[in-house]
Amino acid sequence: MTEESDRREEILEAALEEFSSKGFRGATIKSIAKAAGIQSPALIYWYFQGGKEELLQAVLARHAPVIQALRHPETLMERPPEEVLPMIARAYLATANSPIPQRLARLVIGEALRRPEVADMVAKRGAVRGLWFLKTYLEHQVELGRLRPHDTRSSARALIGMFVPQAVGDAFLPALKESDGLTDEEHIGTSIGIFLRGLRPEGITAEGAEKAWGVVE
Amino acid sequence: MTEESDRREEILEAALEEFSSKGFRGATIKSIAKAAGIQSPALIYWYFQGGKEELLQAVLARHAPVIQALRHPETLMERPPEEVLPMIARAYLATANSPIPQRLARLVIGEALRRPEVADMVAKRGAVRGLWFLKTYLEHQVELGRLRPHDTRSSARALIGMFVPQAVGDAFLPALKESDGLTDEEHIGTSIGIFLRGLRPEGITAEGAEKAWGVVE
DNA sequence: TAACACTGATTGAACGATTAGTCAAGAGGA
DNA sequence: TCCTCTTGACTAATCGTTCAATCAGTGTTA
Repeated sequence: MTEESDRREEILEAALEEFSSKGFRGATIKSIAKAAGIQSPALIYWYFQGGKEELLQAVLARHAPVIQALRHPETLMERPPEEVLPMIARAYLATANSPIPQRLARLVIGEALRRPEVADMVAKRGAVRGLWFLKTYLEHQVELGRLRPHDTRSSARALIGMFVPQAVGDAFLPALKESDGLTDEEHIGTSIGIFLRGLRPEGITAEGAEKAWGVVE
Repeated sequence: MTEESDRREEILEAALEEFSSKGFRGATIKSIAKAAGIQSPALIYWYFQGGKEELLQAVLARHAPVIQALRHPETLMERPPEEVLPMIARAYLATANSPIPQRLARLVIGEALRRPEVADMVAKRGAVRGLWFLKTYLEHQVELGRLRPHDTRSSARALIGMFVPQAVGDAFLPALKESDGLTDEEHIGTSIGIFLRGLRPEGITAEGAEKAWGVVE
C-alpha cells in the first residue's frame, strides 16, 4: 500500500507531464511510454489495466492531497488579518509560480472544461473548501471586533479573487504581467491594504489596530 | 465581403458548438458536419480549404470583436465609482451568464492552455485592454479626489478579480455557487462596498460622498 | 422552346496515417 | 520451474483529408 513500484511512479510522472502539456487527447500512450523511458506502450497496460482513462484518474488521485491543501492550523484563526491575509496571498501566488502545481492546474482546467466530474472535484475539494476556510476565518475576526460585520461569503470570494488575475498572469499569460510590471509583493501590499481598510470597524485607525492586536511585522 | 454564405455561417456556428463542448481535438470534422446539417465532411473543405485548423481560426476571428469588447464611452470617465463600478461588475457577470460568451470562453481557455498564440491574443486583446481601461478610470478618479492615491495597476486587478470566482461559478462550476447561495447582486453590493470604502479619501463619509458627487441610485 | 455548356455547391467513397488497446513470447531472478 | 516484469508485432477503429462524380441553377445558342 505504501511502497509503489518505481515504474508505476515513473509512468505517473511522465503522464502528468504529457497530459498537462498536450491535453488528455493530445498525449498518446506511446508518447507517455517514451517520456517514461519504457520501450513498449504495452507495459502501461500492465500497471494500469484500465488504459489511458485509468491513467488519467491515477494522475489526478496521485495529487489529490495537493489540491485539497490549505490545511488550516487553528493557530491562524486567532491571529489578526494584517498578518494572516498576506500569508495566504503569498502562499497562493507562490503556488501559482511552482512548476508542479502549474502543470496540475493546466491538466485540471483542461479536463474540467469537458468533464463535469472533474469540474465538480475542483469545485468541492478545492474552491469550496478554500472559500469555507476563508469565510470561517473572516467571521471569527468579525466576532473579535477586528473587522466590521459584513457578508463573509462575499468578502471571502473578493479576497481570493483579488489575486486571481496576478496568478493567471504568473501561470498562463506572461504577457499580462509584462504589460505593467506589477510585482506580486506590490500587488499583495496594495490590494490587501484596500481590503482591510474597507473592512475596518468604524472609528479605528490603522496604527491603533496594529498596536491593539500586536501585529508582528 | 459583407454577405457571407449561409452555409459558411452554419458551419461556423456548428464548429463553435462542437469545439467548445468537445475541444479542438475532441470535435471531429464529421461531427461538425453533422451538427451543421450537411451530409459530407468534404463540404467543409470547400469553404475552408485549410481544413480543421483554418476552421478554428475562422471561429475565433468570427468572434474577435466580442472578445475585444469593453468599448469605453468616455462618458463613463467622469461619473463617480459608486455608479460606474457596479455597472462594470454587472456587465461582467452578465457576460459570464450568457451562452455564446460561455462557449467562447470554454473554447478559448481550452486552446490557450496549449497554444501560446491564443494565450497571447487573450492576454493582449482581452485582459490587458480591460485592465488598462480600469486603471485609467481609477487614476482619473484619484485625480478628481474621489479616491485616495494608490497603485491603480493593483486596484484594477483587485477590482476585476473580486468577481472572477463568482463568474467562474456561473460559467464552469455551478457547485461553487450552490455551496452558499450567494447571488450576483449580493456579491456586487458587498465587495464593491469594501473596495470603495478601502479607497475612500481620508475624512470623507459615505453619505458625504454621495451628496457631493450626485450618485443617482 | 429545347438542347447545351458552364459554374458553384454537394455528395459518397476511399486513402493513408495515427490511435488505443491486445497478445504471445521472452528476460531474469527466486 | 514459476512468477513478475518487459517487449515488439499486431489489430481494429477512427481520424483528417482527397477525389471524382453529381446536382441545381443560370445563362447561351440554335
